[in-house]
Amino acid sequence: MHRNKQQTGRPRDTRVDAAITAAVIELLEEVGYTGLTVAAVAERAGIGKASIYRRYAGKHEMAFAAIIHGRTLEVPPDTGSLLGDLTALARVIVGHLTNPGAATALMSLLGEAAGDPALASRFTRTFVEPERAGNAELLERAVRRGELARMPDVDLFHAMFGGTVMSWLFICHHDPHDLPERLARFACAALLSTTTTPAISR
Amino acid sequence: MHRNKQQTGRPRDTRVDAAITAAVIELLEEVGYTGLTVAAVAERAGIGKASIYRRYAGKHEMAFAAIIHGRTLEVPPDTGSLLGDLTALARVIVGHLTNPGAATALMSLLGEAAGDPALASRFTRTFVEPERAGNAELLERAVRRGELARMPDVDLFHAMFGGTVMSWLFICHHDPHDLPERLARFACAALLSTTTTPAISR
Amino acid sequence: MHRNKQQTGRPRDTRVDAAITAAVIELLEEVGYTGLTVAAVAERAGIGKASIYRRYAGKHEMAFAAIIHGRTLEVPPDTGSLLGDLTALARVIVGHLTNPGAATALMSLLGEAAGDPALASRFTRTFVEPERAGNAELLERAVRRGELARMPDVDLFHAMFGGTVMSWLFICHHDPHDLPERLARFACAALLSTTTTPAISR
Amino acid sequence: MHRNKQQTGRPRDTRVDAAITAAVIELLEEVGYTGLTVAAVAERAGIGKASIYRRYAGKHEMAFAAIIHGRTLEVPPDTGSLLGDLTALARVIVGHLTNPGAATALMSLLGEAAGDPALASRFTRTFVEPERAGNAELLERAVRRGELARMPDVDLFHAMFGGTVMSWLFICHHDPHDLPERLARFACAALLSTTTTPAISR
DNA sequence: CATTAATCGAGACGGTACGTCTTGTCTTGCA
DNA sequence: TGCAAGACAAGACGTACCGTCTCGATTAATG
Repeated sequence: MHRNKQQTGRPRDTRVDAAITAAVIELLEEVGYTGLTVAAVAERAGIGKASIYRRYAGKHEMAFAAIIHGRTLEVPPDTGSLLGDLTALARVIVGHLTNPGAATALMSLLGEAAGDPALASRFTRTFVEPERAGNAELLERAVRRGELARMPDVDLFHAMFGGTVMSWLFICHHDPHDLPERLARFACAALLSTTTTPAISR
Repeated sequence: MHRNKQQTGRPRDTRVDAAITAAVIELLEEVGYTGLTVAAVAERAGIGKASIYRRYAGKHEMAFAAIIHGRTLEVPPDTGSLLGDLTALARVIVGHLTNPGAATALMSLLGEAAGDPALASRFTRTFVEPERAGNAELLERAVRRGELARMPDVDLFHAMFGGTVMSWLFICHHDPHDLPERLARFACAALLSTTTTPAISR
Repeated sequence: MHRNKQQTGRPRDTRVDAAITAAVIELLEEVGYTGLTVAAVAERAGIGKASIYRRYAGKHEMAFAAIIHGRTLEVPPDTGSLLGDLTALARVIVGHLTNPGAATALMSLLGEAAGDPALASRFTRTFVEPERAGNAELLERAVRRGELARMPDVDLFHAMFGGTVMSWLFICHHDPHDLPERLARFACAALLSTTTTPAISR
Repeated sequence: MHRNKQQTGRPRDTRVDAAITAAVIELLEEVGYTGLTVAAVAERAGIGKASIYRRYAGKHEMAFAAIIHGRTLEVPPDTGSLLGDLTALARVIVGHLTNPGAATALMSLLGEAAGDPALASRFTRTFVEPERAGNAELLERAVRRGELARMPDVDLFHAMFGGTVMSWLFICHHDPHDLPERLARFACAALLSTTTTPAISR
């Protein structure tokens, strides 16, 4: 962010950082991203507004930092089959996106990012890239297992898998309870079908 | 919306509706959704703020109405093959979502809707449902053509197709130029593969 | 106002005039002059706003017309003495100004008139002049009676008598119950004292 | 007003108070009380609207504070005689009330106060009470001088003196040029006449 | 140990958008 | 034409929030 000029003077109080993050998460669940105010965060955290702006460039950064706090979408453990792995992955994503507060915040953040390239690129780097890497790892397992003849179009798979869950939940507002199975079966069919024959283009 | 109690008094001036929509669309391209101001819309449209708030409950509704104005994603004409139809559909969706202004507005609106069930349901009814119907029609063509043995999971296909484009553009920030072909090929493979064998469940 | 072009067409409905006046008086007592709105008057009177603006040039005129409706401060009957007449006059004025609604409206109207010469001159003509004439008549009675050697400074007396009541009630917020006697005694003393000796100037 | 809870935080900037007062006074003379706008005051003063609403409950309070700023009607110096003192006092009052802007503002404020007890009581405390005290002091000088046998009815005198000027100017719209002499002579006569004989009642 | 400099809570600051309200005019359809 | 209903343009109102800036008090590392 804008650290690294910290030679002398009173050091930052780490309890303040923790208090901010906690307050943001609480308030996001209570009032949503739009209803979130910096003043409210400061009050809930028992700190001053300046201590927030000393750490983050604005409301976006603050919310962003709090939302991604510890939310590394780790790859689910190997289930022995591609279909199983995909089902597990879908369950993880659904779990994350149905988490109240964080989910709506994420969507709002996405909206903000649509008009703020700097925020968008930070979002991509911290959130999207690791997820893509996780997806790639999962697909590589299937290749090693022999289920897939070769690596499929990872970018497309990645956009498709997460995008479908997002659309299902936030655009279509469908019930997510059997989505993981349906999505996994669909994606599995597509992957098997597109990788059995050698890639023609790309 | 909240009309149909309009027996008496001066009727709404349809030119006002048109002016609002036009002003919103213009301003969205100039300043984006976040920079959009109700006062600015009123000024640009040459109307009073009250005439906006008489029609819409707030900025969200106003932007929503303007964005979806005439944007009924009509089904692309029959190309003779499922792959062709899917490619055309993807092109239409990409075209809509890369339309400057409208896109960022849509994402922001989605963010708002995530915390506003009323807005969300209205969004679904006016935007999502017609799109789903269009997708269904396209798939029915393939069934009639004999390319698909039976109707696939329309809800899933619908969420997948649009969600993938959205994720590709606004989350992954990839270049959309060859997305239609890649997505269509992927989706086509999945559909063929999941419908050749009789449906096991569902 | 803007009457006298009433040759043809449907004649004005006199019940509308009555309804307006009644509604204004009611609302003045309920919400005061500042809280008075033309729309509220129209609704209460069961009429349309246009019917008000067809009669009065604005809120001021409407309130003004309603307030002065039948409030011609006629001179109290002869009590046989100047002191008695002055006490009676003071009682009448106090009675008018303590009338809830009308009083606060009058003050507000005065405030508006301070910045609106047209309103001010109309106010003077319809309200102030008749009152001055009444005061003069009362003083003439005292002259005829022989209590006063000659006519005192009527303009000053007029401004003083009404102004004192107004100030007492609306600036000092004193209890009006014994004001008539105190004011009458004071004024009587002044009048007797300034008229026994021949007028030096003026 | 509502201060004295100011232990911590950034203190109020007194230059802001001064800027508000100055801007209000300027604008009152330019556009009058009715034409006065909180936004215009803020802009003219080079401050934010919030800084006004942080200090005053609304337009009324703001105007009130600015109008009374430094307008303590100090007692005119001893002229050696009651008539002289009264003439001087009348001149001061006339001077204040003919001051453009402030005067019409005062009347408008009075109108508002007629329907707002809180504003009225504040008006009384800060504006009326000191004036009454000044009048009392002036009358005491006459008693000490021996011109008056005893203290007259101060409340009545106070209401009468100011009320007469107000009425003369804003209700009767008479020329104020010789008012001080006429009023002083009238009041002097009344005071002498009512205090030579011992008070009967009160 | 004293100095120093950045931290802390608190909250005022300039700016600006919001959504409501009111004013006075205009436009329907009915009588 | 008058009338009730209510839409219209204009713009002020008071609230809320943002991100910056003081204030006085605290707190570690440096000299």
